[in-house]
Amino acid sequence: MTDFKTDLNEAQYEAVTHTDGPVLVIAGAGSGKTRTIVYRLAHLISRGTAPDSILLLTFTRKAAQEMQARASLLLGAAGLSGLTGGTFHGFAFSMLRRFPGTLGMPAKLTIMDQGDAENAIRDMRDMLKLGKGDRSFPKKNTVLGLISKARNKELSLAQVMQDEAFHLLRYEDEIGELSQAYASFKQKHGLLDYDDLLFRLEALLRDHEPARELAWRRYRHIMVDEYQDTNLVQARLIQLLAGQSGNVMAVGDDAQSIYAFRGANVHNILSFQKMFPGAKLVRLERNYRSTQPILDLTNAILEQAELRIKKTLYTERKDGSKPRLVRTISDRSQAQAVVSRVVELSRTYPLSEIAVLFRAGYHSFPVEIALNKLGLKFRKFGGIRFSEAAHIRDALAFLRLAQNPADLPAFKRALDHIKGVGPKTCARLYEALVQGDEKHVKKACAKNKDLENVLEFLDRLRGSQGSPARLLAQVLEFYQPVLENKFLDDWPRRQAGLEQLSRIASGYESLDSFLADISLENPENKDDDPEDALTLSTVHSAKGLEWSAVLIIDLVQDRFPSRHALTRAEDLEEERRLLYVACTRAREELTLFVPSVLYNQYNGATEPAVDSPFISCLPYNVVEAWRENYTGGLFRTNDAAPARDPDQPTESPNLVSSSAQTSEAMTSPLAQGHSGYCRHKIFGRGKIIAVIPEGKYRVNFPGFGLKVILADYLDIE
DNA sequence: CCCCATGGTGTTTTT
DNA sequence: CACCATGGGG
Repeated sequence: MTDFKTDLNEAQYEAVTHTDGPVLVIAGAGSGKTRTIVYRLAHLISRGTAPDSILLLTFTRKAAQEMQARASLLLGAAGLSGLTGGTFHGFAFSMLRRFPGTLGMPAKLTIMDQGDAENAIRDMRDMLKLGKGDRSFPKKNTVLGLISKARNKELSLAQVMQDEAFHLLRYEDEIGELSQAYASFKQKHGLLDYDDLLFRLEALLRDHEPARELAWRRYRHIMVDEYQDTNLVQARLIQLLAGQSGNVMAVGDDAQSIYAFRGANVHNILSFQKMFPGAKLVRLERNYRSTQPILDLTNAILEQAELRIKKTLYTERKDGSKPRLVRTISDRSQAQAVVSRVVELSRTYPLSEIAVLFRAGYHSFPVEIALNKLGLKFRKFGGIRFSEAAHIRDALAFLRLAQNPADLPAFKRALDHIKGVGPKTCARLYEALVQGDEKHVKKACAKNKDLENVLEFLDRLRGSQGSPARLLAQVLEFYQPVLENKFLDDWPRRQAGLEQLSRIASGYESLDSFLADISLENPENKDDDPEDALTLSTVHSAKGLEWSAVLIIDLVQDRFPSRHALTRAEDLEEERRLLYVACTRAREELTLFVPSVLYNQYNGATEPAVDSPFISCLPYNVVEAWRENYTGGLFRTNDAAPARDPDQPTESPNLVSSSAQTSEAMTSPLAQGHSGYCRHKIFGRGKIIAVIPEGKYRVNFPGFGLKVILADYLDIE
C-alpha cells in the first residue's frame, strides 16, 4: 500500500488529496509536478474512483502514457485501465468522431495536417491570383501562421497583424481574402485543421445536449497538465467539461510558458480562480531535480523576467558543480566541443541521461554530423517530424483516400507523381469523380496509363477490408517504384522510414485511429529506439523531460534568442523563458555553448556572432567560464566574467569596417541627412552602419551588436 | 492552356 | 532543402 503522507511533501500531499472541487497547482520546474499528478491518479483510484471517469489532458501523449505507467506501478497492473489520457487535440478528435454529422460536421472526420493546410493556402492564392509575381508577398506558411494565430488568440487578423506583422499590413486585404477562402475550402471539402478540432469540440459541448451529457456523466475528475500553455478555447473547454462545481486540477508554471507564439495565454493560470470560484491554490516551490549551482543560474535568468507570480526555486542539493559556459571559436568547432564533452560526461552518466538542446531543429546538424563520424547513437526530437516527411505523407495519402474518397489534399498528393497531371488537371479530375462524371474520367485515363493505374489501385484499396497494417502493405507495394523514381538518391533511407511506419501501423485496429494518431501525436518508434542513446532535442520538445547532464548550444543572437524574436519585447521574454526551461532540465551538469563565429550556409561566409543577451546579462559568478584554444581543447579562463559588460558598447572597429566593405553599405547613412543614429524599442540607441535595400538598416547597438532591422521598427534621429 | 525544368532566394518553436 | 517565379515545350 502506498503511503501518501511519507512519499510526498506537504504541498504535494495537499494537491493530491484535494479531490473535491477545483484546485490550481503552481509547480516550479522540477518541483515534483509529475509525481503529484501520478500520486493523485493513484489516490483517486485507491479511494474507489473508477479509472474511466478520469480525464488526463497533457501536452503530449507520451507524457500521459508515462504518467499512467508510473501510476500503475503504485497501483498494480490493471488499476488504471479505462482512463482517458492524451492531448486536447487527440481528445477532441475522439469526442467528435462519436457524433458524426452533428452541427454541420462532416460524417467522416478528415484532419488536415500543417502541410495540407499550407498547400490549401497556396492553392487559394493561385486561384485568387493574389500576390502574383510579388516577391515580398508573404509565404504560405506565414499566411497560415497569421490565420491560425488570429484564431487561437481570438483576435481579428488586422489586430494580429498590427501587433506582430507590421511590415505585412499592406497585404491585409489579400490575407483577409485568403483567410476566407481557406475557411470555405475546408467547409466545402469537410476538412478540419488543428484549430477546428478545438472549436468544434467547444461547439459540440455547448450546443449539443447529448454530447455534454455524455461528457459530464463520464468524466468526474479532470486533470490538466502544462496549463500555462493552453489557449482561450482550451480553458473554456475545461470549464465546459467540468461543469460549474467541477473536480478539476490544473497544473502549470507561468515561468515555463513557451507557446504564446501559437496563441497560448498565460493569463489562463491567473484567471483559473475566477473561472472556478473557490479554487484551492497550491504552490510547489521546492526543487527536487537540480543542484543549487544550476538553480542559481536559472534564478538569475528569471531575475530579469517580467513574471506575474514571482518565484525563486530552492533545493536541499547544495553541492554540485557550477554550470560551465564554453566559448568556442566557431559553430563547427562547437560541434566538436559538444561531442568531446558528451564523451567526457558519458564516463559518469549513461548516454540516455545526457541531452543536447537547441532552439531550432536545424541548429543541431553540425553536432549530428560529428556524432555520426564517431558512431555515437542519438535520438532526435523536434525539427522535421517523422510524419511530415514527403514519402510518409505520400503513403498516408493513399490510406486517407481509402478512408475518405473525397479527401482532396490526399487526392492531390496521390496523383502528384504522375507525369502530365498538374494542379489543374487534378482539380478537374477530382470534380469529375465527386460528381460522377464517368466520361471525363474515362477520357483522362485513356490518355494517361499511369493515371488509370493509380485510380484502379485506389479502387482496389478501398474495396479490400483489412487492418491498417494490411492496407499499408498494399500501398507500399504499389508505391515502391514511385519511391525509387521520385527519390533517386536516397530512397533506401526513406524505405526504412516506411518500414517503420508499417511497424507503427501494426499496433492499430482501425484505420481512423491510426490516421488520427499519426497526424495528432508524434508516434513513438518503439523498435529503433536504441537502449542507450544520447538525446538531441529542441527546447520545445524537451519540455517536461529531464536529464542528469544537459548541454545547450548556439547561445548567440539570432539563434537563441531566435532572429524572429527581436522586434517585440514579449517575444524576447518568451525566449528567456525558453532558456529557463532548457536549463531547468538539468539535474547535475549543465554546459552552455557560445560560438564566436557562425558559418553562413548560403553565402559560404563566416560571420561574427554576438553573445545571446541572456548570457551577457548573467552575473559573472553563476558560471564557470571555459574557452576553446586555436590549438584545440578547452581551458578554464582565468577571467571569470562570462561576457562583456552589457553596458559597454561592442562597437569594435574591425566589425564596422568589415561590414563597410560589403556591397550593402554602398549608401552612406550620413548622406541621407540624419545624424547616423537611431532608436529601437528593445535595443535602445544604436549607430546606423549601412542602409540596405528594401527599407532596412544595419545598425550597431551597444551590448547587442550588429543587426539588420526594418526601418518601420526604428526611430531615426 | 497547362506542365515541368530551372535557378534564385531564404530557413523557429508545434498540435 | 523547399519555395516560388519564369519560360520553353507539349
